[in-house]
Amino acid sequence: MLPLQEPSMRPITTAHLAQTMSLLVLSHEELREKILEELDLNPALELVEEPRCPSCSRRVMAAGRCPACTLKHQADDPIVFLSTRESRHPRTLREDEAADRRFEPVAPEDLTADVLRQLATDLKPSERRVAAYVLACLDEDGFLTEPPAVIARLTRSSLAEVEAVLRRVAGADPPGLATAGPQKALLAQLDALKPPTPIPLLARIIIEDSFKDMCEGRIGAIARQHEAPAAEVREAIRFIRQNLNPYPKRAFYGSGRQPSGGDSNVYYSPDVAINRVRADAGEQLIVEIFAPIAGWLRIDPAFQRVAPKGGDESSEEWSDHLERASLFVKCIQQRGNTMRRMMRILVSAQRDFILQGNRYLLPMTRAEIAAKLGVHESTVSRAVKSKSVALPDGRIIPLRRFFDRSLPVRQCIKDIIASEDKPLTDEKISQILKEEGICVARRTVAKYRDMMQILPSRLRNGGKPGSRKSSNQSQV
DNA sequence: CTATGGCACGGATT
DNA sequence: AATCCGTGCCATAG
Repeated sequence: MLPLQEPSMRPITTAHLAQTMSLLVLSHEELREKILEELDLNPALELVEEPRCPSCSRRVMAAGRCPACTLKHQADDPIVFLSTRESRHPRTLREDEAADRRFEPVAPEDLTADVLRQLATDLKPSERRVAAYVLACLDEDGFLTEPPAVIARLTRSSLAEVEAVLRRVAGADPPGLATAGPQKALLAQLDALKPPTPIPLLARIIIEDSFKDMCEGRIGAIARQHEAPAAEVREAIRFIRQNLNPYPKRAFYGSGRQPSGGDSNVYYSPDVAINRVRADAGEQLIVEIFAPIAGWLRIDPAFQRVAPKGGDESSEEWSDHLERASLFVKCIQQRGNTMRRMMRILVSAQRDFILQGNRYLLPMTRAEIAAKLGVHESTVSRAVKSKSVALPDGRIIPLRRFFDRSLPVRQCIKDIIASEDKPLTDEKISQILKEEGICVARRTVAKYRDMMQILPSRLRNGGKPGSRKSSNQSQV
């Protein structure tokens, strides 16, 4: 398929290895940046239009044949690999069934324009300038990075004016934007809630006076401080968790962990997409690995031809460029190769998970995959990190998820709870799971339940609980 | 007294 | 070596 080894150059150098590693960690979007950068500063590197498919010659391809011919050619292979140019569609992000408006991610570059559009009619031209400035200096969680006084000076407006704008921005959608921190964000969101929503009286008081206690779940302390029954406090906190989001710009979904940043949990365009051909049993899976960039990267033949002519320093510089370019191309090919070999193992091992959902995820470790692949386990670790994959049902999940041992158990718990008549205690759930052959301690059931934002049995009602999604616990 | 959540420890994974 | 995860123990709410 691909010309994997250029016979001309020496096989593998340490620099080669080091660079392959550093490329492997990148998602295809990050790699794209990297390639563009490299193209820019290395004249020996060239990006050419993709060749045409040898069979149908009409459609361009990224590697080998065009997608249609690849499919035809490999009709009997259970797993077909395609390498297409770029993900064609930003899929709807749908980690869980109910896509709650609040949790839809807003693409960062759209956010500013979107908010400005909402506010356009309400703001005077001078205020719009301030608003634009404010939106430009938000951090990744949507919090204000500059104190209002500084903004006032920089935009040459009064403090009062800036504060008025800030209030407007905080009331826009997504609410709580441009506040000073999680606490203020929650308060702003409370103000922004539409009238029909009943707000527990305690909610505001708790956020204002007992924010820290609330974050740490110290219900007792809060109840004592405000002389309120603990049940009411619980209820208020439940309300807060369900309706408010401490990080206005960060879209939560799934089992959010990673309290402080880390790698983001939200993916707009996946690195890999897995699709089914038909819905039969024994169907083919199409695995598409998205290429970071359209076209083929290669060494500019013209550059190569002219290179050896000059005798002195300039020729050294040229050969340096040439070497660097060929290294880069090789590394990219190797990255793709590793990704493809790894995905083949992953997909064939986790076929049921991919087609039938969380419950069928089999336990795997990175070390096992590394052994099958014949690479070091840290290589697999890198390849898995910061990649995402789109499943046939449209969910985009982190590749990490393939190694999540507790996912099937969590799914079982969810199912058990969904089909219960009257609320089951954690202990009981633990027993049911044991009968199904899954051994987990009662304490663990509680932890999983909490992870999935499911209330304890006492606070659950029998029958059909409505859609129940909530923001993550606020951690600080 | 029972159910639950916090804390912390040990073993596995990265 | 650093981190993550499941679990046991204990305090506390109901």
